[in-house]
Amino acid sequence: MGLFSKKKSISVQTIRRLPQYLRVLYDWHGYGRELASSTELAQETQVLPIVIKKDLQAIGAPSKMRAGFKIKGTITAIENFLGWDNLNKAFLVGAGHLGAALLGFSGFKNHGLEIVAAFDTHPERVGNEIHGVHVYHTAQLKSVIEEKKLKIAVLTVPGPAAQGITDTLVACGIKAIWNFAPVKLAVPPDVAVQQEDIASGLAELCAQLKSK
Amino acid sequence: MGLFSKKKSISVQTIRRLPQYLRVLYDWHGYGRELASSTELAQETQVLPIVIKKDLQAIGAPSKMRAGFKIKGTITAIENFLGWDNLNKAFLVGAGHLGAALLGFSGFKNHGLEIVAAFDTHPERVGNEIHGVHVYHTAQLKSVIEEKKLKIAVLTVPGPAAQGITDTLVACGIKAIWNFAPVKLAVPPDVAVQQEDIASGLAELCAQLKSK
DNA sequence: GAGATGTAGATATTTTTATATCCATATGAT
DNA sequence: ATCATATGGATATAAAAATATCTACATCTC
Repeated sequence: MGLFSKKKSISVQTIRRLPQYLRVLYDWHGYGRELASSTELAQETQVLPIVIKKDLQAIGAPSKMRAGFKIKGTITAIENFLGWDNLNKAFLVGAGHLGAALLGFSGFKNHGLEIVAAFDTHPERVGNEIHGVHVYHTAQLKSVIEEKKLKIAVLTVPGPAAQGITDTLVACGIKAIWNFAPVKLAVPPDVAVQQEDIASGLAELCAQLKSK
Repeated sequence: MGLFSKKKSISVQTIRRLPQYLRVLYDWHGYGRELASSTELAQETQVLPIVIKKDLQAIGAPSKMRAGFKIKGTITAIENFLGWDNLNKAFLVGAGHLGAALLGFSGFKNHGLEIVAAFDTHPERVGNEIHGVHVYHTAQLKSVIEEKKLKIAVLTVPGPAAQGITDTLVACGIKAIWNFAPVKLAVPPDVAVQQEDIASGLAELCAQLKSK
């Protein structure tokens, strides 16, 4: 019954819906609106009102009875919960097609992520810039990570190379890896890994298609 | 109690794990192995053995008591369940960074998807080829879809354009849309939409990071 | 051949997540 | 002032998913 006993664990599903709410709330905030009800958010996001209500309650978003949630305060609550209120310095390993596409995606700055370096082994990529980000040789990982104080790794290397790179990253003290390689990474328990598998989404679509 | 009454609905989570099993099974099949136990698959995929057992049972994968699941038969069962045993003709709308990256991803052919056309509105893209795929003007959507008998749409346009394109696709009779734009699409109930939101994954990673 | 072992199969339980229901209340209309 | 109403808040229920437990059995070892 200590000071931290009330820290409720928030469901993964809730976490995954938060960015969706955030986008709509940014939009409305831009128009000067101050309040939004779960019903209105539901129309925009196609999430059930009650789910939205519970999600926002879970992260302690401020609300006004009968009037809805305070847009500004809810934005702050979500950003704060996700740590998107200040930028984390990130880097990308594997500057192929997908890596280059991610480097060109400007939206990350709204999501707490700033990719400030890229790494690759191909001679024709090393030394160049992609969308304004310098590409170092992978051999320089350790020195650049330390020098630039990088915190988050985005992994877009081919599957067979992923675990090897990961071992290096762990050795460099990296605690967060966003993995786009179709391989489950083995890491120590204090390292966070987020696995993105494009095939999972395609499988869902195909399963839907077969059942309709 | 008709002929189709036994059709159990298979969980979304199960569907999302199937491609993961498939990759490992392909690999092992390539080495000539014939049987794999759920325990062995678990080591490779970091999914609990009992989950694997239930997933494979759900899609009717063949097994041998005491020896495990038949690799070849399980591959067939998964491919068949997902409809990945024959290619669906797909097309991509929005040939920007992400679109180009997806066009360059050769793995889709193993996943029942063959992207045979791309569409865009930018003059410098229209008429060119990207990774061997011709880029048509979006105005030609209807005619090319009909001519080439395209079935599945991959949507990689900017958010504000997504719903408009979607309405066109629906009017063209498209029944499956894989949407990478950060917008929930409104479609008739007989159209399957799979939403990919890169921000959801990032949110998960950031939430993990904060709790460690 | 006898027994130990690791497996799929079946069932039961627990946990998580989604959904429904009711209540108190602030707001707006009359 | 009064009343109807839409809302967040709280609680209860249902559904989905994960996890545990037990059984039967084919294979291997001795």
